[in-house]
Amino acid sequence: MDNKHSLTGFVFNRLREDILNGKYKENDELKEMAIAKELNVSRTPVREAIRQLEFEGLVESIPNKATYVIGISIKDVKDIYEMRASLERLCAKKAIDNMTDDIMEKLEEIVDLSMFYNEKGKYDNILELDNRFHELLYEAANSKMLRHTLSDFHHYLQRIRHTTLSGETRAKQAVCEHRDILEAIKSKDTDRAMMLAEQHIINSINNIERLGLWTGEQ
Amino acid sequence: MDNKHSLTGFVFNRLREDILNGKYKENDELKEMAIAKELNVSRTPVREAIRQLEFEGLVESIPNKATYVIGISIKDVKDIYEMRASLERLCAKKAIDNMTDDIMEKLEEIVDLSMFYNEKGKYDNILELDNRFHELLYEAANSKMLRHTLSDFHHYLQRIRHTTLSGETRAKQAVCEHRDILEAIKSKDTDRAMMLAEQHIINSINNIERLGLWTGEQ
DNA sequence: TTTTGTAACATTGTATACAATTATACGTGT
DNA sequence: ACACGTATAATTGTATACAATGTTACAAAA
Repeated sequence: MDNKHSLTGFVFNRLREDILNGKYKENDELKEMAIAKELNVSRTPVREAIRQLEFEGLVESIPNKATYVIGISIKDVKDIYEMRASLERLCAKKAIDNMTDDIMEKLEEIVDLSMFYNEKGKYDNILELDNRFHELLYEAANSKMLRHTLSDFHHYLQRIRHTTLSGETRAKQAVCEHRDILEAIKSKDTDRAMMLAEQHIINSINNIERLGLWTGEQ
Repeated sequence: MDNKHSLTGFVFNRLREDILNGKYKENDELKEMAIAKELNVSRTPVREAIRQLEFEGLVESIPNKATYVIGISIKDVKDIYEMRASLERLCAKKAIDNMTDDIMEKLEEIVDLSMFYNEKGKYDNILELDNRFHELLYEAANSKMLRHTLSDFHHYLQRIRHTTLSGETRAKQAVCEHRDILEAIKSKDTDRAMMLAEQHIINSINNIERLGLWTGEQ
């Protein structure tokens, strides 16, 4: 997804950013020529980028007419979190079934490091480690499709996660939850691991909701 | 997704079909010009279609070089079924929380009709009703994102589902499971509905596996 | 005033032309 | 025979030109 076809990727990332950031709001009309001029490219890469955004569901194209921003509402974000919670639950189970020594070592290392940074208050590092913890779980689950889907969700949610995980209390709690999940996986307690993994994400939702980060919007 | 931008949609559907059908096999190289000639279009719609396939994960493009078919392995299909099981579980819960009288009526109608066709042995109708039953559950869940994701999965799986559901025993069993799920939803027994919805999909996997439909492939 | 038809314009859809990059073939030197 | 470099071809990336479709403005008729 990362800037592969140079201009198409560039335009895609830029448009996606602008939609998620709210520069283009719901029902806004995306005109190929205007975007092409703004980004100093031709219509071709713009069209290709729009086709991808359409596929992702961020815009809707009406043939021969225009393409409109669908956008992503607060409710959508919550819904994605819910889906992610369900899939992380599945992921925990599959991680137990397919765990390798190598990945288990890395996971333990990450949790240890997280606890360390946690005490030092280095929350930037914790966000990075949080990402790696989950990515490793996806890898452990050994399912390309699961990984693909969860990564998609991740992209949607990253922006919000940054603002939330930087909250001290949530970071501390998240790290502990990672530790507990890993513990359950290590002892092959599938039910517990599933429950904890699901709850871990639900707690994120609740945390965001409690902070009122998205009250009043949309 | 259905043939919107006329040529791009046409090429997209055709390529997707050909990949899923096995005309293009794993690691095959897709050349834009060859495809364009074969389908009597220019490279532009071909490129747009390829960008979408890439996004969907069916092909991988290496810039300035070529795009290769990733394809979908038997393991991928199983993995998607697992994910679908998890999300149908979530869907059942959300359906209970957001059910409307209107949708509940339609669901009951579908189950009744299914039972009827089941006795008559009209399995084509049952496949159609099976689709509508699940689509209605997605609608009841009232989550655009969930619906979008489950529909994506559905597309991947539709080909296999056709061969499986046409088996008499599985059709009969599936209809009964739909009835039980609906029962649980109606009585707002969330845990039971979730369990049944998840198990319903897992049973599909097991059924396919038992039939040996994909032994020996890939 | 409202409606309707038409012409000009704007926008998207498609094809083609050109640029950039990569693969291939071939010849040369060792 | 083998390695290497260069030229040629093949393929993708991008821009532009043209066609098809839809929108808008405005005038004429009811």
